[in-house]
Amino acid sequence: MSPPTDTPSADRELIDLLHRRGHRVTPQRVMINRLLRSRDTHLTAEDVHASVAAGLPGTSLPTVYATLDLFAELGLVRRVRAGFGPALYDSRGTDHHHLVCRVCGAVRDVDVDLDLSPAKAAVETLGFTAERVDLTVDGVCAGCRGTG
Amino acid sequence: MSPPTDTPSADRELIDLLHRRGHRVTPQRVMINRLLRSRDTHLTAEDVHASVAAGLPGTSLPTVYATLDLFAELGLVRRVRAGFGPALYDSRGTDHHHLVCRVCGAVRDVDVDLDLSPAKAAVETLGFTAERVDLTVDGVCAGCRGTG
DNA sequence: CTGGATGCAAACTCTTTGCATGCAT
DNA sequence: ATGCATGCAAAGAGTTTGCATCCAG
Repeated sequence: MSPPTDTPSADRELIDLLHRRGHRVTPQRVMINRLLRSRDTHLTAEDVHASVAAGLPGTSLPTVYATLDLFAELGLVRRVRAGFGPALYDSRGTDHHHLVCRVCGAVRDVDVDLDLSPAKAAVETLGFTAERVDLTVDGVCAGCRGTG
Repeated sequence: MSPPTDTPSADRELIDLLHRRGHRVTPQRVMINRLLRSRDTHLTAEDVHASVAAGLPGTSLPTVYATLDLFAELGLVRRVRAGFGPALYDSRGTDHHHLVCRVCGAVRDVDVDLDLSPAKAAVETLGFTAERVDLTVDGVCAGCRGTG
């Protein structure tokens, strides 16, 4: 049960990035970064808080939010508002899209390869600078299918 | 300044639909439907409440939410969670996508034609029943471009 | 040392719920 | 008459803010 990510290198990358951007390196930031790198699921701020507070007692929820905001700004995570409920934080690897069950709220990744450049192009025509394209498919998952 | 929509026919369609689905026809529902049909922008529940309460005093915000939920279920509106802030209700005409400025939060429509069937297909492979595909482009609008 | 980062509590926004009343059917 | 829909108030979930303290640089 060793962590699936190379912790030291994840730490190093974070530390360099923080220094480069003039931010401080704090235990909370390091721990949150490790957690994000070690899971490939989407996490809520609550999830992050619960996991991090276990190893770093006294870590507060507001700090988790602040850190996740910072990480989003640094491009380390994507904040995804899928369906109802809390926002999800996605430690972004490759670009992928999301699948949301409107019954149980479950969120899954979709790895289909779509050409979204027409959308970006159309958007730039409007004087808009496109930074990110999110595709969300809403529907009903297999498990909730029979439930009604 | 006559309303851009044919009010009587919008009323009729709503009334038929409500009856067909076993729902009651109430003044609130009729008014909210008219409002949605007469505007082509995205409205928040607050917006709807303010406009409807003007013509139908005493209409409450919870009723607006309940009505918008019902309309969403009936396919009359799409609820769009774009960026931060309150949900937007989109009186759906043709399928289109959304553009969100992360600075000012403005939401615009994008009418680009994309082939999203690969996404739907991929999703069905996972046992998921796709009901709707939302594409959101995040970025910075022309107005906020210089601001920083 | 100095100011950015944190913890705690409290505020805030948006949305939903409970319950008595009212009106569409 | 029957019970779905409503209004009001109050609760609830998720997130943000204010301020004193703390620690990374």
